[in-house]
Amino acid sequence: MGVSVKQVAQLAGVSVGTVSNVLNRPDTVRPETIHRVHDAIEALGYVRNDAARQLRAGQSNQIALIVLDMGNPFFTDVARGAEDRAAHYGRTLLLANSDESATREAAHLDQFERQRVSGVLLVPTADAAEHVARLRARGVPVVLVDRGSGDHTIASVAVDDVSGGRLAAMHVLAQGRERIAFVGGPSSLHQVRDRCAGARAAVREAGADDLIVVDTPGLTLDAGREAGERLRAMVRAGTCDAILAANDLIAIGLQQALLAGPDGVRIPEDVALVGYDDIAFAAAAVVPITSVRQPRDAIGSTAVDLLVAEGEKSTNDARQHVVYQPELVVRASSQPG
Amino acid sequence: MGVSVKQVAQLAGVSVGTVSNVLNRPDTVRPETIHRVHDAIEALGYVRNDAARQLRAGQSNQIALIVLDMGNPFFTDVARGAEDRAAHYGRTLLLANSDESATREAAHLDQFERQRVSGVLLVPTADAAEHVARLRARGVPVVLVDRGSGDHTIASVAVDDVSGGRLAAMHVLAQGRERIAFVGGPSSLHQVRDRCAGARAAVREAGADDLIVVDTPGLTLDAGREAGERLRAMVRAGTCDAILAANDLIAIGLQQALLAGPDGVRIPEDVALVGYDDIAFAAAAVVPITSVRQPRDAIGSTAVDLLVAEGEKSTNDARQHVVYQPELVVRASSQPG
DNA sequence: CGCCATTGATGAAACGATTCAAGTAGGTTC
DNA sequence: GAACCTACTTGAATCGTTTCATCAATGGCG
Repeated sequence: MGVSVKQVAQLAGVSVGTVSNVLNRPDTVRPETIHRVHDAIEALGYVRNDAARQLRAGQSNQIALIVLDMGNPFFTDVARGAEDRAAHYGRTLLLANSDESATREAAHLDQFERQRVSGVLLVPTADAAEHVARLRARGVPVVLVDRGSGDHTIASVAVDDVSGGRLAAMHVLAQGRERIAFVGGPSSLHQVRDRCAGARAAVREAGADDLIVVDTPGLTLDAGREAGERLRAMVRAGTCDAILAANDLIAIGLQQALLAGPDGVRIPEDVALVGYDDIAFAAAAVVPITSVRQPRDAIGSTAVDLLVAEGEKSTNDARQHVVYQPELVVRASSQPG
Repeated sequence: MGVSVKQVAQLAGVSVGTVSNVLNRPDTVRPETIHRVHDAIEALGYVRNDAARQLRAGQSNQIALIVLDMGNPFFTDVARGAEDRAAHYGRTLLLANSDESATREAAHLDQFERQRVSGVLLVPTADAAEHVARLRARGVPVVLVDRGSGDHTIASVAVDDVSGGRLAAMHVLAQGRERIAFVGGPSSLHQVRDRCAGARAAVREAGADDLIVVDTPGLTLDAGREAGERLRAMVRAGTCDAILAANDLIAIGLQQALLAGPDGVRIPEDVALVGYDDIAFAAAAVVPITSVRQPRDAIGSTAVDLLVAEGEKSTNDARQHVVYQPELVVRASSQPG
């Protein structure tokens, strides 16, 4: 069943070494020989065995990316950026989903380590530190994605989430809104904590009411919808006039719950709504959602760049930390009205 | 850098064969020896090299899944179903995205073939036939996903899209709508063709006006929005009172464009809207969208089941073809009003 | 004509895990 | 005590590719 170089060599009337040369350094082989070998490959339907190649080479040319939620378009966009960039370096991207579970994350990391991937791009769960340390101890390059590492020895690419939270808050404050809620969770996620912290700082500085924090079990549509039920009452009661969501999935869920039913509230008249990530669905909502945009493609591609650079460093060299600044995209959901 | 069985064996004072036995058939090894070997593994931080294992084994335990659009939640849900099922068989799922491009699809297939994956689940592009044939000729099991193969020699799992299109059309016909449009494309995709055919058949049988077909360059939000601009005028002119979208991304884009601006139309009063796939965002739209639900998880998990069964068949055995029936989920966007 | 440089091809060694026939030690039975 | 089991362990062979020192052939040059 398996066609190997040996059979190709035999059919072409050359040695296995020559077949390998044809495949990997054709410039050292006589054109006519190349032709003969290619004919044999064609005739036999030979396909190179990556396992053997990789065994000899010591490591693969694959890069792994583990994200928190494949269902979130934000991460699929990051993945797209990373994949394109990886292809540019002649590498393949392996995509995995941790679903915010440290257990699944660890399982994927183990699998990738056995595969001897040339590096791992990780959007870490809250409890990732230990796994990451173990991985690095074994010499696997790691780049943290969507998270500035406090640890200077780990390369990272992130967006300034504190600044993003601040942007969102300042935008609604500028419209005279003073009863601002922040919705998101779990607070163990750095993204959530930082965005919340930024918003809180802005609110404090403006002297508005304290930030109302609504915790959710995850960053999903459902979680947003559920929180929206509670917040609708507050908006009607006049105790809340602006809502900042930790991401767009939450924001979309919120919007649905806020507008729904006979006691629905108006957006932005009764309450302003600001999301985070600027995924395509945010702009497509019927009340298009103002959102804090992150350079999704750039995050992915830069992560790959850092990883490739990482491969050429020794363990003690300084690591690079790229921090992008987010950008506010204003839409109808918060348009001064 | 690389710790191998050899070093583990040395430290534990046993042979490499014994280390392998500890890893793969612990029941044949004395408990005390097992313990010693595990200690050595721990001490050295040994991680098995999958490339070597796989080289020896002849094939990997990985299953590949290639989807048309990673940005479409429908496919990520299918992937999730497949991944869980694969884990159940002790296999790993490799996820790849063809972006509806036959070229990218072929590149992924080549890569997977070099990796000697144990099988491929493929949501095929329009021009996949040739690549698939080549792959199967080399003995790689293939299961077509989201597409009933006319070819009885290829296993497949699909949803009856003709029936789905019919369901959608009959639903709006039952409300007395008679000027029905179908929006989607490119028509080279079977999903689009079949859904359209089903709708057309239902319209014919009911004696309503001929189905208005609006072609789009892809099944995306943007495409839907663009088509919506055109359709809004028709709705206002009274030449269209129901729209069936080829998938939910299109439907969401449509809804946005239909409702937008001063000359926006009302849903469902002026026009009914029906989507396809029933992704989470469809229910979350502010006018929640009626949609044809496909059993996304089941599609993924069944595909894996078929693939595993495939591995035990000879080339000439009959293939299994699973066809699920879709189900209409009625929401406000088409609620009789 | 003999020597050297160049070009092209060779084949054995290596990568790391698994397998399996063969071996050893210890115990049981008659 | 010889013959036979049982329970473990061993070590060489194997998978398919790449690498590299070595070899053969060719042509140029003095």
